[in-house]
Amino acid sequence: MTLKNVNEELLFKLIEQNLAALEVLVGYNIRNEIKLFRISSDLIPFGSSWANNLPWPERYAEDFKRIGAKIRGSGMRVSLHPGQYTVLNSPDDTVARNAALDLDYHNLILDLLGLGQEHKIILHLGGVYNDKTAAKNRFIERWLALSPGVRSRLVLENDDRLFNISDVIDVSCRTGIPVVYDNLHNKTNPADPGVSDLDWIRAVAGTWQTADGKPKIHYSQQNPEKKPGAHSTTIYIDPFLDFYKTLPDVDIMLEVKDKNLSAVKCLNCTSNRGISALEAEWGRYKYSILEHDPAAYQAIRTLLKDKERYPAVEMYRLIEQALATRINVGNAVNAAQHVWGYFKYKAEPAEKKRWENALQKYISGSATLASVKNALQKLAQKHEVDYLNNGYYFSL
DNA sequence: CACCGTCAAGTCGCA
DNA sequence: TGCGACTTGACGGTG
Repeated sequence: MTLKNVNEELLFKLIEQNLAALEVLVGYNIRNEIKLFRISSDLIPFGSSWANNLPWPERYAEDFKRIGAKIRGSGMRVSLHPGQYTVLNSPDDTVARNAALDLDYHNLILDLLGLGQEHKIILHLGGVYNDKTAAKNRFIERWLALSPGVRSRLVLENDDRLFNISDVIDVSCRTGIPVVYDNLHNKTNPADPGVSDLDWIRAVAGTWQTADGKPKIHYSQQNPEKKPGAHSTTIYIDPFLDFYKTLPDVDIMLEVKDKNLSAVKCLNCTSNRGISALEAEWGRYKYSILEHDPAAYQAIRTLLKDKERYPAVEMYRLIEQALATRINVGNAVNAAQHVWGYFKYKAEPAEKKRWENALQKYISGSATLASVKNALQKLAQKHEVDYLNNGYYFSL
């Protein structure tokens, strides 16, 4: 929906879909023991804009309550991150007022969910406007005028080009606002190249009071193929563990393109969740691994045979290595045929014919692998093959 | 089906 | 002075 086609009916429909999706996500997190979750600011379309003046807080109060109870009941901690366009310290009063309204909207979501002040709203300091000192002072003035609810939940994060971690700590010292340290932002916008991640994390841990909950950090890795500051597709396990093993007790939010996949990976590698957890994870990755690298596929199968061990890190190393290997036609066809095995006896003659055509066209170079996988995904959805639908073969 | 532009927000920096 | 980049994911149009 855009500003041009805003209408009541569509707004209500989208809000209902988004709340239903949020509830599914929360359920996924509970099943996977993911205890930290960022709720999308887009949960309510135009949530803080004049374009949406519907009584959604009242109308969906029960849904919020129910979802919030699941969050609280599972010990999950959520956060909201207003976008880079929410600029509280703008010299333009309209911009600043819109920012305050946007913070109110984010705070309202947490209130409706019935969550406490350890569930945070994460913000950057804003713009510099050629005078960093004045810009910081203006942030503090505006912060003082925010509602007590917003202020109790607001935390500040160092950004990737304007306000570094020293700037943020400075403002924190003058306001008491807790600080989230972002390691990748500190790489592209360092306050002091001589100070390590760990030193900064120790420095900001003290900005969190008991009521704010455990200190929280953002962790991400550089995408080697993209510009400095761009997030990696996945969290590579070895550098993560090198970082993790030095840390004090903090909550770690991953910023990464593959989202839950990396969250589950890091959880599986930092505590023993039992060999069955690894087997379940392997089931989700296996056909992707097979199409990239059959040798890695065999190696992981062998690795998981010993039920006394918990070889999580070794498994993910092999997965990362395999996914970095280029797919060739032979391996892709082999993996696709494995998946086709699920439908061999279920498919109708027309479906079988379509599959055979898609595969032949791919082999002869006149169609993409995506079209082959698409045909398989349609079958998996139609026949409700959970094992495939919950796996990553169609999305990696 | 791949690719690109658009939308929304606000600021910065380069031409 | 003006415009592209930054960010996000969905969606629409083109080839």
